[in-house]
Amino acid sequence: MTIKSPKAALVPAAPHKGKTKLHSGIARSIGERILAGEFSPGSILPNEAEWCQIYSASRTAVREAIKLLTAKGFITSRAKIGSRVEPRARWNLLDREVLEWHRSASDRIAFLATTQEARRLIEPGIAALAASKRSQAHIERLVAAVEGMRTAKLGKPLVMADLEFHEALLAAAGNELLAPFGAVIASALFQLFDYTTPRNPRFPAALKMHEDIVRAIIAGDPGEARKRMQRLLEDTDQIIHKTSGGKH
Amino acid sequence: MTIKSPKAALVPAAPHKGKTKLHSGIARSIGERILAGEFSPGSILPNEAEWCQIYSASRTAVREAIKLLTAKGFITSRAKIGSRVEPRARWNLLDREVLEWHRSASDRIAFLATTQEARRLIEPGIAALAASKRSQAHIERLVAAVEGMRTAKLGKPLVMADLEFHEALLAAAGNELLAPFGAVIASALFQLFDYTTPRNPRFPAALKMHEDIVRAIIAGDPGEARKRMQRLLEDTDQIIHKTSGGKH
DNA sequence: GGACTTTTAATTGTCATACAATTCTTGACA
DNA sequence: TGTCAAGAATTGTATGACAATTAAAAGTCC
Repeated sequence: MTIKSPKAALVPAAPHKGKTKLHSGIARSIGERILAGEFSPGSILPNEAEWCQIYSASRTAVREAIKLLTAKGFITSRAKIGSRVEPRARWNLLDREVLEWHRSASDRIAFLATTQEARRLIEPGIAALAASKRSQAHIERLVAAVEGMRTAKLGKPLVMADLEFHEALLAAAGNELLAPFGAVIASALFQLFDYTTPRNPRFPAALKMHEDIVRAIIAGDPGEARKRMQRLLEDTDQIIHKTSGGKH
Repeated sequence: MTIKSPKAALVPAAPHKGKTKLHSGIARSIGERILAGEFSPGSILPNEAEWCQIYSASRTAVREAIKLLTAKGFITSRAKIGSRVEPRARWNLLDREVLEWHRSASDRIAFLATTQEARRLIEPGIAALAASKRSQAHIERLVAAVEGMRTAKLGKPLVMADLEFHEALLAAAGNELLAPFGAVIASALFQLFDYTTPRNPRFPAALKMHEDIVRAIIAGDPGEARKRMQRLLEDTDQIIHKTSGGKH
């Protein structure tokens, strides 16, 4: 049974700003449409020739877009069949680009809640791992990151410093399979930025919590590091809940 | 400073079994060489024309391979520059294909240790989440999965049933950002298979531990579910340590 | 001589066309 | 009815050409 997608909207999604390569723009458009549910897992996408018409592009560009989506686990292609959407469990949702598409194609509040839930699940363990390994170079990077947060201007510089802290922590955990979560953390911090600007009255408290985590890691106390990270994340979530409803 | 890779080995890596598409074979070969450290982050890869010679393939196939690697976060391409290897933190190591390459290109014992560490970090939290959400459909899938394990023949069928259990658990956690970890679990179970075959005397105990997890989830007890999962993973790791040295 | 601008050249990005390989569908045939 | 062969639709690969990008080199002016 070939579930042919009905009337595969002959109109490309709204073009995006910036000068991206043609094929990645096409990939993004198709990816967002899949994420939005326009094409369900198991269904067959339009074939290459149709995509060429839809996006007024050459087969080369369309094929590269499809290859990109294939590499991210969204679809598989077979001769004579076409491209079929893979089950959601196969999608590489931790991919940076995919997270970006996802954020564009989802309800912002719900998506932020999902990312924060993932962080609560993983980052305390990350902190504990970092405390148990405690390599010198990584600790120095963490200390520098906290110092960077202290001296950063409010606004985007602070967000970047915060991100550097969490990425340093991820590196300190010393398990490269966890690295892809950096993209989730980055996504979460950028989203949280919308809630904490233009001013962040909680800043001194937040800074201290970051310091506490580093202290626990230096002390080599995994349990304490885990607990401190849990506290930080809970505090962050409170900001969301208080500000919620104030979506811009 | 353009770090041109020296004498980029004009010989393709050993071809792999099975009839894969040409471009994905090339992607795999280049990907493994990057994972193996032959091309370091920051360095410039050979250009498309050179790859064409190296693999005796057309530019079309080579470009699709490069697009694939780009989509997985390994490289970026810019005109006049070429393709540069991205920092390791950008690599999508949770991707199914990449895990496969990784396993081929790494020390097996070390790689298994890394995957198990990641599992210990994440799966207890997964179990806890599943217990806190506890949706009917997911519980039924879990129960069926345990039943599948009970009735499966030893060997590969049991591995598949085990995998289904952990995938069901992942689904029950109800956070799609965690889905990519299914690939890590799958990779770990297939590797563990090498240690537990041809017979698994621990099987009855392992089955009970899986049941205990489901029971805790049905009871809606996140703490208990987490603890039971921790126990299961610890037990698994003991198998490794006892059998270690017995790599086939 | 030094800072700025223009030209050049190397590389990837896109297009167009043709053919090969795969595999579903259909029809012939026993 | 079941099996096998021919056909057709779709993706995979090859080839050649040109456009776009941009680092590097060559001029140019002060």
